[in-house]
Amino acid sequence: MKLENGIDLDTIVPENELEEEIIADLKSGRSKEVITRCPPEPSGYWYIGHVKAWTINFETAQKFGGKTILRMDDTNPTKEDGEFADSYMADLEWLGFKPEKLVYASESYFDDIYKIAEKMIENGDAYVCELTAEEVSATRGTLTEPGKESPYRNRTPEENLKLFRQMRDGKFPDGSKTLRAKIDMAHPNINMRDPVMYKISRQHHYRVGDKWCIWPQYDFVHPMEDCLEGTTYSLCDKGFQDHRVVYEWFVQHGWGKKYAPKQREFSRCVLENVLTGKRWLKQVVNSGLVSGWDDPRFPTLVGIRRRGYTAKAVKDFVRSVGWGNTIEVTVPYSALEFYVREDLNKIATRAMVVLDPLKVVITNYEGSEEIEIDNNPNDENAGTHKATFSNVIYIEKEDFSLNPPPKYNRLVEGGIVRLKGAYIIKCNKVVFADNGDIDHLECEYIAGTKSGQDNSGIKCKGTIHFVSADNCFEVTIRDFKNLVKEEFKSPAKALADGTPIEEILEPNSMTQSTALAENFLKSAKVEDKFQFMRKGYYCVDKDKHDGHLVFNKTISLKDGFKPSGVATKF
RNA sequence: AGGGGUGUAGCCAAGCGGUAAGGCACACGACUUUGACUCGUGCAUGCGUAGGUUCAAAUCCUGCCACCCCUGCCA
Repeated sequence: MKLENGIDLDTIVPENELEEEIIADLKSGRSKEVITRCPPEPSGYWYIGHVKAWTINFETAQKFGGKTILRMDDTNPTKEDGEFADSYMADLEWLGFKPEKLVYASESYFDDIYKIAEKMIENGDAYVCELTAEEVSATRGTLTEPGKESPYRNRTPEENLKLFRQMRDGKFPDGSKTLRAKIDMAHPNINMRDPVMYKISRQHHYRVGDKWCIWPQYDFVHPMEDCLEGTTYSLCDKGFQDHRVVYEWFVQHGWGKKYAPKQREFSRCVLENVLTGKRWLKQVVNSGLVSGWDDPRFPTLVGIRRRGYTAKAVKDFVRSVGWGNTIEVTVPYSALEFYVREDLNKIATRAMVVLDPLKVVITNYEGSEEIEIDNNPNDENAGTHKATFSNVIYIEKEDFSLNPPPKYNRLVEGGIVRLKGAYIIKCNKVVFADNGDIDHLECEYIAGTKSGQDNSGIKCKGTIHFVSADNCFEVTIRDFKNLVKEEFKSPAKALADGTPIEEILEPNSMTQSTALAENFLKSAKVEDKFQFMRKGYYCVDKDKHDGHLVFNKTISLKDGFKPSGVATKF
């Protein structure tokens, strides 16, 4: 069966129950198309967790040739402000999602929603209640006992309408009255016990200013927004499962048309060892422990982006987690890291950078020569770049050992090692400084072993990276540890149990050092991603440090080196 | 008898009456001019539990158990 937009339904393979339901709805004619919405409340930055919601909403629509509307759910003037809308647009663009349009609920829907409320009053579905917040709470009942009906519940529609209009016109003080839905105070689902539809609150709103002193509440406003903009599937997390009946009640009583959106819920995705919650993150920002909301250690989208994570990696990750059956799913951080490495391996340009240099003098070589390095050995189209080999080079301190552990196949005294892209060298002498540290190594290169033209037949088990003294420059490296200590798998729970936040956070989660990078990296731009061979993935930060380029360590390479036996100090 | 939801490996997760997919993690191997990548192998006689129906049950039925969410004029 073909849809009007050209999508052939019979070729679509459903990946979860929702998609099966959508296909059935489309086939039966209940829905003509798929319209979803992305409804952030503009009150904070987005986290990795949001990506799941947006991916599901955008990609479900995409799959059926439908569209997704970005809707600022700005119905609460006390929490919201304008600074976030721009950041959401940037995040969405980074993620590669294109909303059909951007709407502000406050501007686009409040008038219509007000009219719906009046209509509901006329129909006897809503009433003005004069109970205080405390009284509403006290009469709501408990989990096991029914609530009590409000004494104002049975006013006539005429009275209610008059009062409601007076509420709107600012005739009553804040909190003195509410508009409530007339549902069922004895309903076993507490959300159905006459939920508040409008409250009175004289707050300046960042977009609609002082136009309103009454504000619609979530249970009422959300389904109405969905109806007004034609959403067919309102996909939210399982935290709203208990609100589905309320949603459906309002769709029926407030909207009442046969074209009705459906609310469906997926599970929230939580990562181990990741701190979320605006309140806590804000505290961390204010404490100066991190540089801001876009600190590379932060789980905000702006943070992980600065860290060097890719949108593809994050989306692949949330897709791998799936729709979910439980209210919340907790996934080890390594599950995300897998997708980060997977993507970076494909796209990151290889380069040689020595993080902790040890000087090596090639005693039987003079001058310098060009060598060629693959930009990405796994991608034939990635090309190559030039580096040099010369008589003075630097290797990693850890790539030389006076006292090697078993299976150590890097450089040792009297041993050989291949320099990536260049020659095999042999270590003849270790030169010590006065303090007993190694000052430098004296090595000889073995002629005829140059990369790509080696016919020496020499077998060399190790290959190490290096930079040549005449082809390197200093850069700053920032290395990060997880903000949260390893033992706190669920920082949210620890915090809830009263653990002080200082105890949860890693004290020195960022270290900064200087490294020697091959000159090729001089032209690197902010957000460019590299693999520093044998070390890890790094990306260029927006900061400069002492005039140096700054590289953030995104993630290390996997390290399969496991020396058997006990490794002594090396 | 408040209501709602969920139990499949260390973590996600498919499965919808025909004999337990897949991914992460882990462990070994192979390959390797990145100890990366890639490739191979292993990893639940078992699906919360006890019964029942059936030739056949993770799937159907009954009872029990465990865990999560819900008492904002937040979203």
